[in-house]
Amino acid sequence: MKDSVRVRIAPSPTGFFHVGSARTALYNWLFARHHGGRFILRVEDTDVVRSSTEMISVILEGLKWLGINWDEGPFFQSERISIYTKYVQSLLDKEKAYYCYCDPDELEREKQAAYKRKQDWRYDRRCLNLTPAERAEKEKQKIPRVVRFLVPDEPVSFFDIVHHEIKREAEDIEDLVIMRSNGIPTYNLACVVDDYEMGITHVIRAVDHITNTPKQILLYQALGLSMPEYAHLPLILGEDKSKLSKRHGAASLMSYKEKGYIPDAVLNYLSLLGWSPGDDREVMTTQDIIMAFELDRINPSNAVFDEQKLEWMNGQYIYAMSDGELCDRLRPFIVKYNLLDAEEVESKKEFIVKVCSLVKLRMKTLTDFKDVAGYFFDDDFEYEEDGLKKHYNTDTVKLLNDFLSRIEQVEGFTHEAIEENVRGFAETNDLKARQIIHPLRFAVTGRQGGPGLFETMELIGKERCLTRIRRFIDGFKG
RNA sequence: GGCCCCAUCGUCUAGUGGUUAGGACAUCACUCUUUCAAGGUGGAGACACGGGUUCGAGUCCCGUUGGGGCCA
Repeated sequence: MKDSVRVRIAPSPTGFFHVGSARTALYNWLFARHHGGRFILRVEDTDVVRSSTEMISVILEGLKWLGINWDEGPFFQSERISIYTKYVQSLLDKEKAYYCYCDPDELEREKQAAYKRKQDWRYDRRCLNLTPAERAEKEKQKIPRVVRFLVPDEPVSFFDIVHHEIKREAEDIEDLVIMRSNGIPTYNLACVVDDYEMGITHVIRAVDHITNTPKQILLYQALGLSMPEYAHLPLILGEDKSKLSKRHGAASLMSYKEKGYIPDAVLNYLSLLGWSPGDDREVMTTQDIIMAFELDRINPSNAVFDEQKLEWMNGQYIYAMSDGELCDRLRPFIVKYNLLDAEEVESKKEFIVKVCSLVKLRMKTLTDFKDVAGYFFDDDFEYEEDGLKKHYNTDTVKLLNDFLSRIEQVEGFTHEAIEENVRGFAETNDLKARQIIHPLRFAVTGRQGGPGLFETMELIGKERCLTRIRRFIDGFKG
């Protein structure tokens, strides 16, 4: 079995790629890669109104960003309608399905009315028991008809790898529509046919589909097809513990790309949402995750998406990255924030790499770069409010003015030389080093915190540092 | 309304009948440092409740409560 694993994801194009879908894709992919199997991509686009090539490309883009590659597909359900029709016909032929002429709007009204009265509602098979004459009349009137599956009168049970034994009584399953009046199959039918035809061995999907599974199993049986194994994944929840959705604002995978997350970190975090390797490892390479991944280690309970932890993990990835790689990943953000234009990003690469080495430890996301390193690029930075209160006074300005004449003389503006001068200045003026360091940092960067001051000044360069100190002093006079 | 799923620190989780209930994020304190951050050390923090089964239950069973999901 091991080398013949075939799994799939079957997203429906909704205009964005949900992190829940991404997690489902990831688990399928991890399972396939762990077992050396095949991972198949199938697009459930039969709901034609909503689909567009653009929406589909969003999915492909999301998978590619995470580094989840697929072995087969994408296949499109919309191109396979004739296949489904064939299966539906075979059910009709075997009298395991029947035409239903009921008005869907009317049925919907009945159902809503029942729910309002706090009653259950299920289709009552009124069209199953139509006399031939009644049927002929409906046909003659060309009333739209759907095909309903005739649910057998026996309980269904199956084994779920995550949830174990699951049972459902026949009376709790209504005769589901398997083909709409427009000839488009419904989800359950298309899913069964595709999974069978594509040789899917394991259906790994979110638990909100678990109620569909008994229906699908009945379809497999009626069609006489072999069944896959099932594993239903817990849901990803928002802060409020309801299923993560658009209104949570953080449900789109690609929003994390925009927010400066590293795909490997997101993959790592997502892999841990509902699964764990069984030991204390958390920051893991994708390769390690693949090796450790097992379906029976999936936790059945739903998980709240914790962006703080994701942020922490992303910081770990950024810190572990080489300065050069970080610089490469930062490129679009540097341009976006107008720190440099696209050409300068290339010509000043060496400089950026050095900045990276200084600020890397202070970044959780790539977007933090603007905040944490902006002053290396922008001479016209704003001063921090609190720092201004602390340092913008006669004493400090005088101190900096005194220091200015000393630092102007420095030959070879290296961090060693700067440090020597700063400390020497402090000593001759009977000051603690920090009494000059803090104001100096503030004048040069506008910040109260940051990387080592001497390295920072060296990188900014003598002329720019002097200009900044003068600007600070002159601003006070003016 | 019916059916289904779930239940260990605030959050993610380990635990598979005998543990001082472990780790991570977040949080607090201390430490390191020119500062911020990172790091280090330490603290606080959980088995929803009630019944069984058992010598013994976070772990097995039942119920309650709570949360979640599905119903072309």
